[in-house]
Amino acid sequence: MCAALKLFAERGYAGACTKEIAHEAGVAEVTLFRHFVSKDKLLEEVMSHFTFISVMPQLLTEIAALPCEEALATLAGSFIDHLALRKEWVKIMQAEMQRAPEKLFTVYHAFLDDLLGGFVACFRQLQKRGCLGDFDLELGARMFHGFCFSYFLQEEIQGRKSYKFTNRDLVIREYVRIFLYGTSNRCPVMPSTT
Amino acid sequence: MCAALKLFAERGYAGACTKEIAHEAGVAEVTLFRHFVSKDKLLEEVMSHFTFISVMPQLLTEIAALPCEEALATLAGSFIDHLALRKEWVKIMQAEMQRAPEKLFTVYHAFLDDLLGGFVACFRQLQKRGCLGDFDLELGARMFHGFCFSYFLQEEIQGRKSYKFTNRDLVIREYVRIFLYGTSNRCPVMPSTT
DNA sequence: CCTAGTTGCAAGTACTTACTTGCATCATGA
DNA sequence: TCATGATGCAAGTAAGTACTTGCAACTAGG
Repeated sequence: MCAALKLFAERGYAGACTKEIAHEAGVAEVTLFRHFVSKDKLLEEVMSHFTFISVMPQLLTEIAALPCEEALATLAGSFIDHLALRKEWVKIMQAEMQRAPEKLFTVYHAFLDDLLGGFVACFRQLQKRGCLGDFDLELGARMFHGFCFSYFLQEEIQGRKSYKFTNRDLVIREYVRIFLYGTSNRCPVMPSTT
Repeated sequence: MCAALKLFAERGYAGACTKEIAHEAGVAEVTLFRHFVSKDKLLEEVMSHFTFISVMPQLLTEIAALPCEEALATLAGSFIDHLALRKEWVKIMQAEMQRAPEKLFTVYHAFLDDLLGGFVACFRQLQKRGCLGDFDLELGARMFHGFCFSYFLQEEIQGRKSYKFTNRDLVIREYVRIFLYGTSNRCPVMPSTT
């Protein structure tokens, strides 16, 4: 299944052939077909086997003691780490979600729902502690997810190298700061005031 | 070339076959090979034919007269519109960038560089007018690009439907507001002050 | 030792794929 | 009118694809 994950990610579902997957796994092609009836089933099994498990509950307790900015930075960092560990899974999802059986589609959307729900829960916790402004949590979660995911995409998948700042923590820290300031409703809109 | 663009986007490079592309275009398969020597060359030609052209210069003049928040919202909106118009191109890029000839890779990165440069120029213009805070412009551009692109991905490509807010302008407006507040360095960090 | 289950090997099937070739058809422009 | 170039059709090639089958070798448990 690791071999399949790797090759599906590298060449796409249509581009990866069963012969090569079997070779990568160090078994005969026929063995592969005896275990996973067909290539389709193989993809399905691989993608559900390596599915994300929700780390949100654990994260919520983890950040409970941290100051707000640290908490958000930890949240973003953990999310990106998590994605990076499941790089291949994400890659396959991105590429095959729409042409593959609807199963993948729903799996991915369930994952996203869970994730955004977790972000919202995090924000709510911080709001209760009084260190996060009053804003629409769903919209905030979408934006938060947006710049984190996009950062991951560029760094881990598209291999962008031409940036001034390459230190991940620094970049995340800055994003989080902007997000935190931006959602704090005590900010004046225009610098003209005062 | 439109037919090829469409089918490559729908089924991926490996998944789209020349026979079908020709049929979609309403010509014989042999005609296709007489025009574009091989399938590889066809992909290359398609991707360079539909390349983005930089709209930044035009945008810069367009937003010159707008108040800051409007300007950023227009910038984000135009960017997302632009992506939506080239949906298929982006899809193919995302999927094929890494396995396709290095040409695609460099084309895409050049596009990103140009885009981020445009964002930076926009921000600088707004800074000169004194309505945008003092922050690292490259980092800001990366973040701005991040949440815009991610919004586009989810709306146009992944087909997310389960959100509370579906009005694009409203969402963008909120993102932009958070970004604008967040980068305004006159904001107090913690609500505790004052 | 014997049986059952797992694996590999070799060969093969039926189909698809990118790409080619030869020939006939047709429109255009000189 | 004639030549040129683009097109379609039909057939074919060579390779690759997912997937199957039969048989022999091996391993592990009773």
